[in-house]
Amino acid sequence: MENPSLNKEQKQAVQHTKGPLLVLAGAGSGKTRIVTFRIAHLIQQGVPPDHIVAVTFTNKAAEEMRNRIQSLLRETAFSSPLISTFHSLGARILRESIHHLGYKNDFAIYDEDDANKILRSCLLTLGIKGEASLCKSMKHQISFVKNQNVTPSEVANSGLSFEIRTHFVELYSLYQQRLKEANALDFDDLLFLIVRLFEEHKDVLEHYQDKWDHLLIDEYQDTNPSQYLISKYLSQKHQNIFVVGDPDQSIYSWRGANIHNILNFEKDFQDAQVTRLEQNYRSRENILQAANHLIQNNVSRIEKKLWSSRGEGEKIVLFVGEDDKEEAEFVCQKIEELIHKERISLREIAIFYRTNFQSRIFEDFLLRHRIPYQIIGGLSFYERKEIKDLLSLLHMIISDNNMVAFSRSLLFLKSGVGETTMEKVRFLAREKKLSLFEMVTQIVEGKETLGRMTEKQKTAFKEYTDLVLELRKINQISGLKDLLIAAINKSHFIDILREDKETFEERKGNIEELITKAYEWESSSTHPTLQMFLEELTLKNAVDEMQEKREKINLMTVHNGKGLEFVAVFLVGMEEDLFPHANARLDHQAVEEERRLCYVGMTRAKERLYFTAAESRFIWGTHRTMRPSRFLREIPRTYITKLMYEESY
DNA sequence: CTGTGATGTATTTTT
DNA sequence: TACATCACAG
Repeated sequence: MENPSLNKEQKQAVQHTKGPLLVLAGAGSGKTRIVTFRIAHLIQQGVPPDHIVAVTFTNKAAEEMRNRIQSLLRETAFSSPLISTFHSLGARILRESIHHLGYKNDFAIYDEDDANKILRSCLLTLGIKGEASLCKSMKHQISFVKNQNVTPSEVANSGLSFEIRTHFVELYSLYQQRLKEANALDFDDLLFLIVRLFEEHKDVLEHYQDKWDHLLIDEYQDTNPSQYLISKYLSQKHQNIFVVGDPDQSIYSWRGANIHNILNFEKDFQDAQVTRLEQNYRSRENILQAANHLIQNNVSRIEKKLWSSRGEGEKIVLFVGEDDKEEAEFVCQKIEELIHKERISLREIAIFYRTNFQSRIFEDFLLRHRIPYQIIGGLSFYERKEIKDLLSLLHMIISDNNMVAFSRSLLFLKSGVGETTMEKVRFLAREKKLSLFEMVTQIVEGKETLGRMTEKQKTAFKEYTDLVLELRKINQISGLKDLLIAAINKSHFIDILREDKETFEERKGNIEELITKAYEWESSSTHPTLQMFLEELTLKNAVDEMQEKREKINLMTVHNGKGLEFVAVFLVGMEEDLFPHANARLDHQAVEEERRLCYVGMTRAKERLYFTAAESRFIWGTHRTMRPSRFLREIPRTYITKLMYEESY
């Protein structure tokens, strides 16, 4: 192991081996480093690597950690410890053990989009008109209760008003039932069902407790109740739980994260030790102190004083443009200056915004200035229509009853079967207790019928089943890449894409990229199966896709910036109702979370930090007058230089 | 069943 | 603005 220059507190954390430990790690205090060093230390102490599980927030962080450990322990041959996100860990456990809960092990995982389709069908069945906003808010509520580990029957017994209760329970249980029917899990199920599994099957829990007797969790401040319970159950027997986090960086309460998980750690785990890391190795003193002052405006927090040994550095620059165009122009000019005068490389620069829609204007201006950029997040590659269409066909290879994949594939093939016919198939299949694919097969064989059917529909079904069966055969004998190519050819996918001339080239390019990705995945994986490929695609998020090698500046939401660092950071749109967001206006707790978010954004910067705002902004098709964000006022002027429009050129 | 145009509503944040 | 959904015609 390389000789690490760790400070006293870091050493303490790394060398701790038995029992629960909480590391309160401030921004830039070497959090990830501690986790990796500790894993390496454990292995050197003789803990078998396959007894260790480390949980990170994103797949990207997991991969990074894996690489670091790899290089730390280069000399010694060892199998690698399991490092994954809670959701991936959930998927892994459930693939092995979900049959205890009456589900099938070859389940599919539905992303947000797929799950919404199921929910919409439920709303329709219950005779509620499918307003998009209602569907969205119901999805959010279901997600919320699932993350609190509340089952439909428990909602029924809750103190909610009778009307809400019955309607909500009905929807919630129908939704769960439909998912199960389709042999699919949504994101929340990956945690929710683990909790159920552990609570209802002690022997299964014990199996995993014995298998993994050292548990490490990063970003503990952002765990939700399900994740909390999973951690608690897994570590109950051996008590070797090591958590790292920073309450000031808790930014996911809207997703059910509960800050009390970290605040109550000492109560939850007997004899827990606590170590605080307060030295920041990332940012200049100026940036760090400004961030410290900002976060002190939060009432509910544990006092913590971060300090930096990196010297004072430049002042933070504030620029307020007349409108959003001027703001974007300023950012581009500054970026050019940073590149040419300061020799800062493109990949070391980031633009952070509060909401995704703000990226558009920066794209425009960066393009005009010929500054290469990449957007992290937003609509990810795998959420694109053409990709999801093609993948839905692959899903039918491994699943007979995946409702979303079934309807998606039939629709994009434009076979002549539409929503109405499909609804009939679904209905009849449910009645006859057949899977969707079996149902269609029966229809093709003439054993069942949907009442009066046109010739066109009959041939459509025949062609569809032939296509799927043929692809299933191909899947038996060839690799992923060839399977993909076969699926594209046999479904005349390119011809379908060609119908929309506007988007054809781009979409064709994306399909080609998918083939490349499949090929790369296939060659780097030990036992590549179609199921694993599809699973990884769903669980992989946009940040995971970021390739740091690229010489491009990075655009992302502040949320996506968590865990990253850049030499120069632009925090744009620093205006009331944008940051803090309008929806937080009336809620003190929510404003505090916005402030933490701003704190996270600021502390990503190593050398340079820029705040920008606009006096007027083009939003929802009209010009709106904006006021500067309160966060700007909360930072003492000594840390900030305000640039005027004229001065900035 | 599919394609067209009208109409209305939306932008937090994501595994 | 711009995208998604809906009504209606073919």
